[in-house]
Amino acid sequence: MANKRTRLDVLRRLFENNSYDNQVDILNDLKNEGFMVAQPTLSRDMRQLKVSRIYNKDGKTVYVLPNEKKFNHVSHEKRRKEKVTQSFGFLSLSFSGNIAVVKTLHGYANSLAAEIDEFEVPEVLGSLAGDDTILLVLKEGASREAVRSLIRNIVPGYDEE
Amino acid sequence: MANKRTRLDVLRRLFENNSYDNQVDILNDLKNEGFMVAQPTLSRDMRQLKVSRIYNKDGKTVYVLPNEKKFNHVSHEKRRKEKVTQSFGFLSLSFSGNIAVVKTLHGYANSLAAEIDEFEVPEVLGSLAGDDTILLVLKEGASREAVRSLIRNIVPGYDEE
DNA sequence: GGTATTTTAGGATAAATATTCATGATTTTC
DNA sequence: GAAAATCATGAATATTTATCCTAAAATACC
Repeated sequence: MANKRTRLDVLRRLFENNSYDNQVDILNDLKNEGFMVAQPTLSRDMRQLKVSRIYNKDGKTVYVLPNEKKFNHVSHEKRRKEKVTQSFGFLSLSFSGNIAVVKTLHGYANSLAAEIDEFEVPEVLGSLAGDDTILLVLKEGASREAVRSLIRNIVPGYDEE
Repeated sequence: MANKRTRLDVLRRLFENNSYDNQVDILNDLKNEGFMVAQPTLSRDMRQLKVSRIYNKDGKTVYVLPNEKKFNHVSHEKRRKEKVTQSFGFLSLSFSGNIAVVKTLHGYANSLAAEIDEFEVPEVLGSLAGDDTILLVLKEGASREAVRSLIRNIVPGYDEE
């Protein structure tokens, strides 16, 4: 099966470019994109993507993606911001390929990067810090969990959802 | 039967003060308010009130009234458009793997990067700016078109043959 | 390596919601 | 004031969506 990650990305694109009013239509378009999944899977995907169902001015049902900026993203980072004030300004950790991206409060990236470097974990080949962002280049094959664990060691409470 | 107008008003109040995840619960509360209606009526009322069904951060279903400044992203976009009149020294955009490289005029990288960050598009995990270069780490599976589109929003005329 | 745990997924089905159809109420228009 | 048009509604039902249960695949863990 083509993986779930890309399926969610395709779904996002579909929602951005189309107005659906039921899941079956979405399933068909998914199929055209090469994803043959059953309705329960789509239902779960939509919950995960937090697709909301609204009525437009004509009273027609429409599925729409949440506005990331207003919903989860911001509020999530805000929540963390309140919670973690003394922890080097850490905001979030994410991955792409062999790069880890750490977001921090404005101005905190360098000090947190220094902190990270001090651990000298073998999984992290090197780091590069800007103002509110740190890039960590990971060793090939390094587990992401190792990086999460590293952050956990530095940022109390990280990952304790 | 107490009339429909007041029932809709009561419904509005109920939605403002409670988190429902199905219509039957709402029907019960309506009954407590003195409105004995059947489910089809409620379904129609909700369409008329344009109650939308969203998933909150925990993935729970919630019905919410529109108009609670959650969906008016239009004005926000407008504000942005007005603000962005110059081109932030943008020169070029290219890609390598999951990294996008933006070249700018000397000294412009940071301000353009800040502008990019403000959009908080989910496809861009983070950015790192030097003097005339910005690295964008893209989410795995993110489409390059999404990044081009982002740049298009910031740099007037970019990519418009 | 091998084993445990977690994640992903579909079929069957349950649950939730929307619509159809018929009927009575309300308003409009003459 | 009566006929006509519109609106409001519920019972039955159709449609749509979510969940339960199971299994396979992926991943983490020794």
